[in-house]
Amino acid sequence: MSDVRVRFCPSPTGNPHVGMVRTALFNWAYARHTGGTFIFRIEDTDTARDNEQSYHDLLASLRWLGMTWDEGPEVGGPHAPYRQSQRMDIYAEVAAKLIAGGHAYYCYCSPEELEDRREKARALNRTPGYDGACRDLSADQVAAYKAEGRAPVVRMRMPDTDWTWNDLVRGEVTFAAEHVPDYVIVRATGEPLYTLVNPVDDVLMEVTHVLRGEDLLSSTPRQLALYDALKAVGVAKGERPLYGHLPYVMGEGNKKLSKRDPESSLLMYREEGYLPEGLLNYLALLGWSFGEDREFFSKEEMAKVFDVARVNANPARFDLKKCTAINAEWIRTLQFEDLANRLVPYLKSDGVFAGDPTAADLEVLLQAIPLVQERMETLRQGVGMLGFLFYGNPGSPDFEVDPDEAAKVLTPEAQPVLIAALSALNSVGTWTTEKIEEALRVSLIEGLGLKPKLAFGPVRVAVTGRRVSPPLFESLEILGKTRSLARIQAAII
RNA sequence: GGCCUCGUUGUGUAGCGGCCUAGCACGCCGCCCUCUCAAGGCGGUAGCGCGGGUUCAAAUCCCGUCGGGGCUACCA
Repeated sequence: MSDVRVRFCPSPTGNPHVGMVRTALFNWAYARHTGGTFIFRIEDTDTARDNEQSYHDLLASLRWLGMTWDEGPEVGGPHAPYRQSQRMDIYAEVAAKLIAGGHAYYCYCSPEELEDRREKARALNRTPGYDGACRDLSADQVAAYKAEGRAPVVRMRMPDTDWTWNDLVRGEVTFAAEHVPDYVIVRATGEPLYTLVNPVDDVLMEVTHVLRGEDLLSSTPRQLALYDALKAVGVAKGERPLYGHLPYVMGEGNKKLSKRDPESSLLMYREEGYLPEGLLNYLALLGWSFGEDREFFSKEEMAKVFDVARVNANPARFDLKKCTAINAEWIRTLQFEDLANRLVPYLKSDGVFAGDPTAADLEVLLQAIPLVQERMETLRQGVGMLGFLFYGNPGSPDFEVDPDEAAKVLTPEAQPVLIAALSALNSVGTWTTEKIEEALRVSLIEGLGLKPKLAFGPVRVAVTGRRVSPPLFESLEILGKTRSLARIQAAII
Protein backbone atom coordinates (compact mmCIF):
# COMPACT_ATOMS: atom_id res chain seq x y z
CA MET A 1 0.00 0.00 0.00
CA SER A 2 1.50 3.29 -1.06
CA ASP A 3 0.63 6.39 0.86
CA VAL A 4 -1.04 8.08 -2.08
CA ARG A 5 -4.43 9.37 -1.02
CA VAL A 6 -6.73 10.96 -3.55
CA ARG A 7 -10.31 12.04 -3.29
CA PHE A 8 -13.38 12.64 -5.37
CA CYS A 9 -15.50 15.28 -3.69
CA PRO A 10 -18.56 16.39 -5.62
CA SER A 11 -21.28 18.55 -4.22
CA PRO A 12 -24.71 17.00 -4.51
CA THR A 13 -26.42 19.55 -6.69
CA GLY A 14 -28.37 18.45 -9.73
CA ASN A 15 -27.66 15.42 -11.88
CA PRO A 16 -24.29 13.71 -11.88
CA HIS A 17 -22.61 14.64 -15.11
CA VAL A 18 -19.91 13.24 -17.30
CA GLY A 19 -17.22 15.77 -16.48
CA MET A 20 -17.61 14.78 -12.89
CA VAL A 21 -17.31 11.13 -13.79
CA ARG A 22 -14.13 11.81 -15.72
CA THR A 23 -12.64 13.48 -12.63
CA ALA A 24 -13.70 10.56 -10.48
CA LEU A 25 -12.22 8.11 -12.97
CA PHE A 26 -8.82 9.78 -13.06
CA ASN A 27 -8.68 9.90 -9.28
CA TRP A 28 -9.78 6.32 -9.03
CA ALA A 29 -7.26 5.19 -11.64
CA TYR A 30 -4.47 7.03 -9.91
CA ALA A 31 -5.32 5.46 -6.58
CA ARG A 32 -5.47 2.00 -8.09
CA HIS A 33 -2.31 2.55 -10.09
CA THR A 34 -0.32 3.54 -7.05
CA GLY A 35 -1.96 1.12 -4.67
CA GLY A 36 -3.19 4.16 -2.76
CA THR A 37 -6.51 5.13 -1.27
CA PHE A 38 -9.54 6.50 -3.09
CA ILE A 39 -11.63 8.70 -0.83
CA PHE A 40 -15.17 9.70 -1.66
CA ARG A 41 -16.32 12.82 0.13
CA ILE A 42 -19.56 14.73 -0.20
CA GLU A 43 -19.28 18.50 -0.14
CA ASP A 44 -22.74 19.44 0.96
CA THR A 45 -22.24 22.72 2.74
CA ASP A 46 -24.42 24.77 0.45
CA THR A 47 -27.79 24.07 1.98
CA ALA A 48 -29.58 26.17 -0.62
CA ARG A 49 -28.43 24.05 -3.54
CA ASP A 50 -27.70 20.60 -2.14
CA ASN A 51 -30.32 17.93 -2.22
CA GLU A 52 -30.68 14.39 -0.99
CA GLN A 53 -31.77 12.98 -4.34
CA SER A 54 -28.55 14.16 -5.89
CA TYR A 55 -26.60 12.59 -3.06
CA HIS A 56 -28.19 9.21 -3.71
CA ASP A 57 -27.70 9.57 -7.46
CA LEU A 58 -24.02 10.22 -6.86
CA LEU A 59 -23.51 7.05 -4.86
CA ALA A 60 -25.60 5.00 -7.26
CA SER A 61 -23.66 6.36 -10.20
CA LEU A 62 -20.24 5.50 -8.83
CA ARG A 63 -21.51 2.04 -7.95
CA TRP A 64 -22.99 1.56 -11.40
CA LEU A 65 -19.69 2.56 -12.93
CA GLY A 66 -17.86 0.16 -10.69
CA MET A 67 -15.59 2.69 -9.08
CA THR A 68 -15.30 1.46 -5.55
CA TRP A 69 -14.13 3.83 -2.87
CA ASP A 70 -11.96 2.88 0.08
CA GLU A 71 -13.23 5.57 2.39
CA GLY A 72 -16.45 7.48 2.18
CA PRO A 73 -20.20 7.32 2.65
CA GLU A 74 -21.58 3.91 3.52
CA VAL A 75 -18.13 2.34 3.80
CA GLY A 76 -16.77 4.62 6.50
CA GLY A 77 -13.09 5.03 7.23
CA PRO A 78 -10.66 6.52 9.72
CA HIS A 79 -11.75 10.09 8.98
CA ALA A 80 -15.50 9.62 9.05
CA PRO A 81 -17.93 11.17 8.59
CA TYR A 82 -17.42 11.87 4.89
CA ARG A 83 -20.35 14.17 4.41
CA GLN A 84 -19.36 17.69 5.21
CA SER A 85 -22.80 18.54 6.49
CA GLN A 86 -21.96 16.20 9.37
CA ARG A 87 -18.63 17.83 10.11
CA MET A 88 -19.72 21.35 10.92
CA ASP A 89 -18.29 21.32 14.43
CA ILE A 90 -14.89 20.51 12.98
CA TYR A 91 -14.96 23.53 10.68
CA ALA A 92 -16.13 25.83 13.45
CA GLU A 93 -13.24 24.72 15.58
CA VAL A 94 -10.73 25.20 12.78
CA ALA A 95 -12.11 28.64 11.97
CA ALA A 96 -11.77 29.64 15.60
CA LYS A 97 -8.16 28.52 15.61
CA LEU A 98 -7.42 30.49 12.48
CA ILE A 99 -8.93 33.62 14.00
CA ALA A 100 -7.10 33.10 17.26
CA GLY A 101 -3.86 32.64 15.37
CA GLY A 102 -4.40 35.86 13.44
CA HIS A 103 -4.71 34.06 10.09
CA ALA A 104 -8.32 35.05 9.67
CA TYR A 105 -10.45 37.90 10.91
CA TYR A 106 -14.01 39.11 11.17
CA CYS A 107 -15.13 41.34 8.35
CA TYR A 108 -18.14 43.57 8.75
CA CYS A 109 -18.34 45.01 5.25
CA SER A 110 -21.79 44.68 3.73
CA PRO A 111 -22.29 43.08 0.33
CA GLU A 112 -23.32 46.45 -1.07
CA GLU A 113 -20.18 48.14 0.19
CA LEU A 114 -18.07 45.35 -1.22
CA GLU A 115 -19.71 45.51 -4.62
CA ASP A 116 -19.28 49.25 -4.67
CA ARG A 117 -15.58 49.04 -3.99
CA ARG A 118 -15.12 46.21 -6.45
CA GLU A 119 -16.63 48.33 -9.19
CA LYS A 120 -14.22 51.11 -8.40
CA ALA A 121 -11.28 48.73 -8.53
CA ARG A 122 -12.46 47.44 -11.90
CA ALA A 123 -12.66 50.98 -13.18
CA LEU A 124 -8.99 51.39 -12.27
CA ASN A 125 -8.08 48.12 -14.01
CA ARG A 126 -7.15 46.61 -10.70
CA THR A 127 -8.02 43.11 -9.58
CA PRO A 128 -11.39 43.62 -7.94
CA GLY A 129 -10.73 41.79 -4.70
CA TYR A 130 -11.14 42.61 -1.07
CA ASP A 131 -9.29 45.75 -0.02
CA GLY A 132 -8.53 44.72 3.52
CA ALA A 133 -10.77 47.29 5.16
CA CYS A 134 -11.55 45.15 8.18
CA ARG A 135 -8.11 43.62 8.61
CA ASP A 136 -7.22 45.63 11.68
CA LEU A 137 -10.36 46.93 13.21
CA SER A 138 -10.13 48.60 16.59
CA ALA A 139 -12.37 47.50 19.43
CA ASP A 140 -14.38 50.69 19.01
CA GLN A 141 -14.97 50.11 15.32
CA VAL A 142 -16.08 46.56 16.00
CA ALA A 143 -18.43 47.78 18.69
CA ALA A 144 -19.84 50.34 16.30
CA TYR A 145 -20.50 47.73 13.59
CA LYS A 146 -22.11 45.47 16.13
CA ALA A 147 -24.30 48.29 17.32
CA GLU A 148 -25.47 48.64 13.72
CA GLY A 149 -26.51 45.03 13.89
CA ARG A 150 -23.98 43.82 11.33
CA ALA A 151 -23.08 40.12 11.35
CA PRO A 152 -19.50 39.50 10.27
CA VAL A 153 -18.07 36.96 7.85
CA VAL A 154 -14.69 35.38 8.48
CA ARG A 155 -11.95 36.24 6.04
CA MET A 156 -8.55 34.78 5.46
CA ARG A 157 -5.69 37.20 5.95
CA MET A 158 -3.59 36.53 2.85
CA PRO A 159 0.14 36.87 3.36
CA ASP A 160 1.85 39.26 0.99
CA THR A 161 3.63 36.59 -1.04
CA ASP A 162 3.40 35.20 -4.53
CA TRP A 163 1.99 31.71 -4.92
CA THR A 164 3.70 29.10 -7.02
CA TRP A 165 3.11 25.42 -7.28
CA ASN A 166 4.12 22.73 -9.66
CA ASP A 167 0.88 21.59 -11.18
CA LEU A 168 0.85 17.89 -11.95
CA VAL A 169 -0.62 18.47 -15.39
CA ARG A 170 0.41 22.04 -16.22
CA GLY A 171 3.80 22.50 -14.71
CA GLU A 172 4.73 25.60 -12.76
CA VAL A 173 1.89 28.04 -12.16
CA THR A 174 2.28 31.35 -10.35
CA PHE A 175 -0.17 33.91 -9.03
CA ALA A 176 1.12 37.25 -7.80
CA ALA A 177 0.15 38.22 -4.25
CA GLU A 178 -1.91 41.20 -5.40
CA HIS A 179 -4.21 38.91 -7.38
CA VAL A 180 -5.14 36.75 -4.47
CA PRO A 181 -7.08 38.94 -2.06
CA ASP A 182 -8.46 38.09 1.36
CA TYR A 183 -11.39 35.76 0.87
CA VAL A 184 -14.39 34.65 2.88
CA ILE A 185 -14.24 31.27 4.61
CA VAL A 186 -17.28 31.50 6.88
CA ARG A 187 -20.58 33.14 6.05
CA ALA A 188 -22.27 35.72 8.25
CA THR A 189 -24.66 32.94 9.21
CA GLY A 190 -21.76 30.94 10.59
CA GLU A 191 -21.88 28.39 7.77
CA PRO A 192 -18.44 27.49 6.45
CA LEU A 193 -17.74 27.79 2.74
CA TYR A 194 -16.05 25.56 0.23
CA THR A 195 -12.97 27.74 0.52
CA LEU A 196 -12.52 26.49 4.05
CA VAL A 197 -13.98 23.02 4.18
CA ASN A 198 -12.38 21.64 1.07
CA PRO A 199 -8.77 22.28 2.03
CA VAL A 200 -9.45 21.52 5.68
CA ASP A 201 -10.80 18.11 4.86
CA ASP A 202 -7.98 17.46 2.44
CA VAL A 203 -5.62 18.11 5.32
CA LEU A 204 -7.60 16.14 7.88
CA MET A 205 -8.08 13.23 5.51
CA GLU A 206 -4.39 13.33 4.65
CA VAL A 207 -4.98 13.79 0.93
CA THR A 208 -1.71 13.76 -0.97
CA HIS A 209 -2.84 14.47 -4.54
CA VAL A 210 -5.63 16.80 -5.52
CA LEU A 211 -6.84 15.99 -9.04
CA ARG A 212 -9.74 18.22 -9.94
CA GLY A 213 -11.26 20.34 -12.65
CA GLU A 214 -9.53 23.23 -14.30
CA ASP A 215 -12.19 25.59 -12.92
CA LEU A 216 -10.52 25.34 -9.54
CA LEU A 217 -7.10 26.34 -10.78
CA SER A 218 -7.41 29.90 -9.62
CA SER A 219 -8.56 28.91 -6.17
CA THR A 220 -5.37 26.97 -5.59
CA PRO A 221 -3.33 29.89 -4.21
CA ARG A 222 -5.96 30.48 -1.57
CA GLN A 223 -5.79 26.86 -0.59
CA LEU A 224 -2.04 26.94 -0.39
CA ALA A 225 -2.33 29.91 1.95
CA LEU A 226 -4.93 28.16 4.02
CA TYR A 227 -2.76 25.09 4.19
CA ASP A 228 0.13 27.15 5.53
CA ALA A 229 -2.14 28.74 8.10
CA LEU A 230 -3.45 25.35 9.17
CA LYS A 231 0.09 24.25 9.64
CA ALA A 232 0.86 27.32 11.72
CA VAL A 233 -2.02 26.59 14.07
CA GLY A 234 -1.14 22.93 14.31
CA VAL A 235 -4.04 21.47 12.32
CA ALA A 236 -1.91 20.40 9.37
CA LYS A 237 1.15 18.29 9.92
CA GLY A 238 2.52 16.89 6.70
CA GLU A 239 3.34 18.48 3.38
CA ARG A 240 1.07 20.51 1.15
CA PRO A 241 -0.87 18.27 -1.17
CA LEU A 242 0.17 18.17 -4.81
CA TYR A 243 -2.31 19.68 -7.25
CA GLY A 244 -3.21 18.62 -10.76
CA HIS A 245 -5.88 20.41 -12.74
CA LEU A 246 -7.67 18.34 -15.31
CA PRO A 247 -8.87 19.94 -18.53
CA TYR A 248 -12.51 20.67 -19.09
CA VAL A 249 -14.92 18.44 -20.86
CA MET A 250 -16.54 20.73 -23.39
CA GLY A 251 -19.86 20.46 -25.13
CA GLU A 252 -20.91 21.77 -28.50
CA GLY A 253 -19.60 25.13 -29.57
CA ASN A 254 -16.60 25.32 -27.30
CA LYS A 255 -18.60 25.72 -24.17
CA LYS A 256 -17.98 23.88 -20.96
CA LEU A 257 -20.39 20.97 -20.87
CA SER A 258 -23.03 22.29 -18.56
CA LYS A 259 -25.33 20.36 -16.33
CA ARG A 260 -28.20 21.44 -18.49
CA ASP A 261 -26.85 19.86 -21.66
CA PRO A 262 -28.57 16.54 -22.16
CA GLU A 263 -25.27 15.04 -23.30
CA SER A 264 -23.79 15.80 -19.92
CA SER A 265 -26.19 13.75 -17.86
CA LEU A 266 -24.79 10.50 -16.62
CA LEU A 267 -28.30 9.22 -15.97
CA MET A 268 -29.09 9.69 -19.65
CA TYR A 269 -26.28 7.34 -20.65
CA ARG A 270 -27.55 4.72 -18.32
CA GLU A 271 -31.08 5.04 -19.61
CA GLU A 272 -30.01 4.92 -23.23
CA GLY A 273 -28.16 1.71 -22.65
CA TYR A 274 -24.54 2.71 -22.55
CA LEU A 275 -22.40 0.22 -20.69
CA PRO A 276 -20.37 1.47 -17.74
CA GLU A 277 -17.36 -0.06 -19.50
CA GLY A 278 -18.03 1.90 -22.66
CA LEU A 279 -18.67 5.24 -21.03
CA LEU A 280 -15.64 4.99 -18.80
CA ASN A 281 -13.46 3.90 -21.70
CA TYR A 282 -14.56 6.90 -23.71
CA LEU A 283 -14.18 9.33 -20.83
CA ALA A 284 -10.66 8.09 -20.19
CA LEU A 285 -9.76 9.27 -23.67
CA LEU A 286 -10.71 12.84 -22.84
CA GLY A 287 -7.44 14.35 -21.74
CA TRP A 288 -5.48 11.16 -21.48
CA SER A 289 -4.32 8.42 -23.79
CA PHE A 290 -3.34 4.86 -23.22
CA GLY A 291 -0.43 5.00 -25.61
CA GLU A 292 0.58 2.44 -28.21
CA ASP A 293 -2.26 3.69 -30.42
CA ARG A 294 -4.61 1.82 -28.14
CA GLU A 295 -8.06 3.19 -27.43
CA PHE A 296 -10.04 0.20 -26.30
CA PHE A 297 -9.39 -0.81 -22.72
CA SER A 298 -11.06 -1.49 -19.39
CA LYS A 299 -10.71 0.77 -16.40
CA GLU A 300 -8.53 -1.88 -14.76
CA GLU A 301 -6.19 -1.85 -17.74
CA MET A 302 -6.21 1.91 -17.56
CA ALA A 303 -5.32 1.83 -13.88
CA LYS A 304 -2.31 -0.32 -14.63
CA VAL A 305 -0.69 2.35 -16.76
CA PHE A 306 -2.33 5.58 -15.60
CA ASP A 307 -0.10 8.46 -14.67
CA VAL A 308 -1.19 12.04 -14.04
CA ALA A 309 1.92 13.29 -15.75
CA ARG A 310 0.53 12.04 -19.04
CA VAL A 311 -2.70 13.97 -18.67
CA ASN A 312 -3.20 16.56 -21.37
CA ALA A 313 -3.81 20.18 -20.41
CA ASN A 314 -6.11 21.20 -23.22
CA PRO A 315 -9.89 21.04 -22.99
CA ALA A 316 -11.60 18.18 -24.81
CA ARG A 317 -14.85 18.24 -26.72
CA PHE A 318 -17.29 15.50 -25.83
CA ASP A 319 -18.06 13.57 -29.02
CA LEU A 320 -21.21 11.52 -28.67
CA LYS A 321 -20.53 9.64 -31.92
CA LYS A 322 -17.21 8.37 -30.70
CA CYS A 323 -18.61 7.58 -27.29
CA THR A 324 -21.30 5.53 -28.99
CA ALA A 325 -18.81 3.78 -31.25
CA ILE A 326 -16.76 2.69 -28.27
CA ASN A 327 -19.87 1.56 -26.49
CA ALA A 328 -20.81 -0.53 -29.52
CA GLU A 329 -17.39 -2.10 -29.48
CA TRP A 330 -17.86 -3.01 -25.84
CA ILE A 331 -21.25 -4.53 -26.53
CA ARG A 332 -19.66 -6.76 -29.15
CA THR A 333 -17.21 -8.15 -26.62
CA LEU A 334 -19.88 -9.30 -24.20
CA GLN A 335 -20.68 -12.98 -23.64
CA PHE A 336 -24.12 -13.90 -24.98
CA GLU A 337 -25.59 -14.51 -21.55
CA ASP A 338 -24.09 -11.36 -20.15
CA LEU A 339 -25.58 -9.30 -22.95
CA ALA A 340 -28.94 -11.01 -22.55
CA ASN A 341 -28.99 -10.20 -18.86
CA ARG A 342 -28.09 -6.60 -19.46
CA LEU A 343 -30.82 -6.31 -22.06
CA VAL A 344 -33.62 -7.54 -19.82
CA PRO A 345 -34.11 -4.31 -17.83
CA TYR A 346 -34.42 -2.37 -21.07
CA LEU A 347 -36.88 -4.87 -22.55
CA LYS A 348 -38.91 -4.49 -19.39
CA SER A 349 -38.84 -0.74 -19.18
CA ASP A 350 -39.86 -0.47 -22.83
CA GLY A 351 -42.77 -2.78 -22.23
CA VAL A 352 -41.61 -5.69 -24.38
CA PHE A 353 -41.81 -7.82 -21.26
CA ALA A 354 -44.70 -7.07 -18.97
CA GLY A 355 -42.76 -8.25 -15.95
CA ASP A 356 -39.91 -10.61 -15.41
CA PRO A 357 -39.27 -12.68 -18.53
CA THR A 358 -40.30 -16.33 -18.51
CA ALA A 359 -37.83 -19.11 -19.03
CA ALA A 360 -39.10 -19.41 -22.59
CA ASP A 361 -38.57 -15.68 -23.17
CA LEU A 362 -35.03 -15.96 -21.89
CA GLU A 363 -34.35 -18.86 -24.18
CA VAL A 364 -35.58 -16.96 -27.21
CA LEU A 365 -33.59 -13.92 -26.14
CA LEU A 366 -30.43 -15.94 -25.84
CA GLN A 367 -30.92 -17.46 -29.27
CA ALA A 368 -31.42 -14.04 -30.78
CA ILE A 369 -28.42 -12.39 -29.17
CA PRO A 370 -25.92 -13.48 -31.81
CA LEU A 371 -28.16 -11.93 -34.46
CA VAL A 372 -28.29 -8.49 -32.87
CA GLN A 373 -25.10 -8.16 -30.89
CA GLU A 374 -23.04 -6.59 -33.63
CA ARG A 375 -25.95 -4.47 -34.78
CA MET A 376 -26.60 -2.41 -31.68
CA GLU A 377 -24.65 0.52 -30.40
CA THR A 378 -26.62 0.83 -27.19
CA LEU A 379 -28.68 -1.64 -25.21
CA ARG A 380 -31.82 0.33 -25.88
CA GLN A 381 -31.34 -0.05 -29.61
CA GLY A 382 -31.39 -3.78 -29.00
CA VAL A 383 -34.93 -3.51 -27.71
CA GLY A 384 -36.15 -2.22 -31.05
CA MET A 385 -34.42 -5.06 -32.86
CA LEU A 386 -35.74 -7.81 -30.64
CA GLY A 387 -39.28 -6.73 -29.92
CA PHE A 388 -40.86 -8.63 -32.82
CA LEU A 389 -39.81 -11.93 -31.26
CA PHE A 390 -41.94 -11.27 -28.20
CA TYR A 391 -44.85 -9.17 -29.41
CA GLY A 392 -48.10 -11.06 -29.23
CA ASN A 393 -47.01 -13.01 -26.17
CA PRO A 394 -49.18 -12.80 -23.07
CA GLY A 395 -48.48 -9.48 -21.36
CA SER A 396 -46.58 -8.06 -24.33
CA PRO A 397 -47.99 -5.65 -26.87
CA ASP A 398 -49.57 -7.05 -30.02
CA PHE A 399 -47.40 -7.47 -33.04
CA GLU A 400 -47.98 -4.92 -35.72
CA VAL A 401 -46.21 -3.78 -38.82
CA ASP A 402 -44.97 -0.22 -38.79
CA PRO A 403 -47.48 1.63 -41.01
CA ASP A 404 -44.79 3.57 -42.87
CA GLU A 405 -42.87 0.42 -43.63
CA ALA A 406 -46.03 -1.34 -44.72
CA ALA A 407 -46.92 1.45 -47.10
CA LYS A 408 -43.50 1.27 -48.71
CA VAL A 409 -42.97 -2.44 -48.90
CA LEU A 410 -46.24 -4.31 -48.44
CA THR A 411 -47.62 -3.00 -51.70
CA PRO A 412 -50.04 -4.73 -54.05
CA GLU A 413 -47.05 -5.77 -56.14
CA ALA A 414 -45.66 -7.57 -53.11
CA GLN A 415 -48.72 -9.76 -52.71
CA PRO A 416 -47.52 -12.52 -55.05
CA VAL A 417 -44.24 -12.59 -53.16
CA LEU A 418 -45.96 -13.06 -49.84
CA ILE A 419 -48.29 -15.70 -51.25
CA ALA A 420 -45.38 -17.63 -52.70
CA ALA A 421 -43.38 -17.27 -49.49
CA LEU A 422 -46.30 -18.50 -47.42
CA SER A 423 -46.70 -21.54 -49.55
CA ALA A 424 -42.99 -22.29 -49.67
CA LEU A 425 -42.54 -21.96 -45.95
CA ASN A 426 -45.63 -23.97 -45.24
CA SER A 427 -43.99 -26.95 -46.83
CA VAL A 428 -40.74 -26.65 -44.94
CA GLY A 429 -40.41 -29.76 -42.84
CA THR A 430 -37.70 -29.17 -40.29
CA TRP A 431 -37.88 -25.50 -39.36
CA THR A 432 -34.24 -24.54 -39.54
CA THR A 433 -32.45 -21.52 -40.94
CA GLU A 434 -30.99 -23.60 -43.76
CA LYS A 435 -34.27 -25.13 -44.83
CA ILE A 436 -36.06 -21.82 -44.57
CA GLU A 437 -33.49 -20.08 -46.68
CA GLU A 438 -33.50 -22.82 -49.27
CA ALA A 439 -37.28 -22.80 -49.55
CA LEU A 440 -37.47 -19.05 -49.94
CA ARG A 441 -34.66 -18.90 -52.47
CA VAL A 442 -36.14 -21.62 -54.61
CA SER A 443 -39.57 -20.10 -54.48
CA LEU A 444 -38.84 -16.39 -54.71
CA ILE A 445 -35.49 -16.01 -56.43
CA GLU A 446 -35.66 -18.89 -58.82
CA GLY A 447 -39.43 -19.27 -59.03
CA LEU A 448 -40.44 -15.64 -59.32
CA GLY A 449 -37.11 -14.48 -60.69
CA LEU A 450 -36.78 -11.71 -58.15
CA LYS A 451 -33.74 -9.92 -56.91
CA PRO A 452 -32.99 -10.87 -53.30
CA LYS A 453 -33.91 -7.45 -51.99
CA LEU A 454 -37.33 -7.51 -53.61
CA ALA A 455 -37.87 -11.11 -52.67
CA PHE A 456 -37.02 -10.95 -48.99
CA GLY A 457 -38.06 -7.38 -48.27
CA PRO A 458 -41.79 -8.01 -48.05
CA VAL A 459 -41.28 -11.13 -45.97
CA ARG A 460 -39.00 -9.21 -43.64
CA VAL A 461 -41.49 -6.46 -43.08
CA ALA A 462 -44.39 -8.85 -42.67
CA VAL A 463 -42.57 -10.89 -40.06
CA THR A 464 -40.46 -8.36 -38.18
CA GLY A 465 -42.54 -5.25 -38.79
CA ARG A 466 -39.55 -3.32 -40.10
CA ARG A 467 -37.42 -2.98 -43.17
CA VAL A 468 -34.28 -3.18 -41.08
CA SER A 469 -34.11 -6.29 -38.97
CA PRO A 470 -31.85 -9.05 -37.79
CA PRO A 471 -31.03 -11.63 -40.48
CA LEU A 472 -34.30 -12.91 -41.85
CA PHE A 473 -33.89 -16.68 -42.00
CA GLU A 474 -32.49 -16.95 -38.51
CA SER A 475 -35.25 -14.69 -37.28
CA LEU A 476 -37.88 -16.92 -38.85
CA GLU A 477 -36.37 -19.94 -37.20
CA ILE A 478 -36.42 -18.36 -33.78
CA LEU A 479 -39.91 -16.99 -34.24
CA GLY A 480 -41.19 -20.44 -35.09
CA LYS A 481 -43.17 -21.74 -37.99
CA THR A 482 -46.63 -21.06 -36.64
CA ARG A 483 -46.10 -17.41 -35.83
CA SER A 484 -44.07 -16.80 -38.97
CA LEU A 485 -46.78 -18.15 -41.21
CA ALA A 486 -49.45 -16.28 -39.32
CA ARG A 487 -47.65 -12.99 -39.78
CA ILE A 488 -47.15 -13.51 -43.49
CA GLN A 489 -50.77 -14.54 -43.79
CA ALA A 490 -51.81 -11.38 -41.99
CA ALA A 491 -49.92 -9.28 -44.51
CA ILE A 492 -51.79 -10.84 -47.40
CA ILE A 493 -54.85 -8.84 -48.25
C1' G B 1 -11.23 45.29 -17.85
C1' G B 2 -7.66 42.27 -14.65
C1' C B 3 -5.54 37.50 -13.64
C1' C B 4 -4.84 32.42 -15.02
C1' U B 5 -4.89 28.85 -18.72
C1' C B 6 -5.15 26.26 -23.50
C1' G B 7 -3.95 26.08 -29.00
C1' U B 8 -1.73 19.02 -34.08
C1' U B 9 -7.19 17.05 -39.69
C1' G B 10 -14.54 17.96 -38.14
C1' U B 11 -13.64 15.41 -33.02
C1' G B 12 -10.24 12.86 -29.43
C1' U B 13 -5.21 12.06 -29.46
C1' A B 14 0.29 10.23 -30.77
C1' G B 15 4.41 13.23 -31.31
C1' C B 16 9.09 15.55 -26.23
C1' G B 17 14.85 18.90 -32.09
C1' G B 18 16.32 14.83 -37.17
C1' C B 19 12.78 8.11 -37.49
C1' C B 20 7.05 13.42 -39.68
C1' U B 21 6.28 13.91 -47.49
C1' A B 22 2.82 14.10 -39.20
C1' G B 23 0.76 8.02 -36.87
C1' C B 24 -3.95 6.02 -34.61
C1' A B 25 -9.25 6.16 -33.52
C1' C B 26 -14.18 8.18 -34.30
C1' G B 27 -16.73 10.79 -38.17
C1' C B 28 -17.39 11.54 -43.36
C1' C B 29 -16.90 9.60 -48.70
C1' G B 30 -16.13 5.40 -52.08
C1' C B 31 -15.46 0.16 -53.13
C1' C B 32 -15.81 -5.14 -51.65
C1' C B 33 -18.80 -8.68 -48.92
C1' U B 34 -24.17 -9.20 -48.52
C1' C B 35 -31.45 -11.25 -47.55
C1' U B 36 -32.08 -5.48 -44.90
C1' C B 37 -29.07 -3.12 -41.33
C1' A B 38 -24.75 -3.81 -39.07
C1' A B 39 -20.03 -6.12 -38.42
C1' G B 40 -15.64 -7.06 -41.35
C1' G B 41 -12.01 -5.89 -45.43
C1' C B 42 -9.81 -2.21 -48.77
C1' G B 43 -9.11 2.84 -50.24
C1' G B 44 -9.92 8.13 -49.76
C1' U B 45 -10.83 13.12 -47.24
C1' A B 46 -8.77 16.57 -43.93
C1' G B 47 -4.33 19.13 -39.40
C1' C B 48 0.80 21.41 -36.63
C1' G B 49 -3.69 29.25 -35.51
C1' C B 50 -0.33 33.26 -37.28
C1' G B 51 4.47 36.03 -37.29
C1' G B 52 9.29 36.34 -35.86
C1' G B 53 13.56 34.15 -33.89
C1' U B 54 17.28 29.97 -31.95
C1' U B 55 19.44 25.75 -34.79
C1' C B 56 22.81 22.42 -39.98
C1' A B 57 17.60 20.86 -38.73
C1' A B 58 11.29 22.93 -35.24
C1' A B 59 4.79 20.32 -34.76
C1' U B 60 8.57 19.90 -31.02
C1' C B 61 12.71 25.40 -27.83
C1' C B 62 12.09 31.11 -27.13
C1' C B 63 9.37 35.72 -27.98
C1' G B 64 5.27 38.13 -29.81
C1' U B 65 0.50 37.99 -31.73
C1' C B 66 -4.31 36.14 -32.55
C1' G B 67 -8.12 32.96 -31.00
C1' G B 68 -10.70 29.80 -27.29
C1' G B 69 -11.80 28.83 -22.18
C1' G B 70 -11.92 29.70 -16.87
C1' C B 71 -11.83 32.76 -12.60
C1' U B 72 -12.79 37.59 -10.90
C1' A B 73 -19.33 35.37 -5.03
C1' C B 74 -21.16 35.35 2.02
C1' C B 75 -21.43 28.79 -5.34
C1' A B 76 -18.36 24.65 -5.79
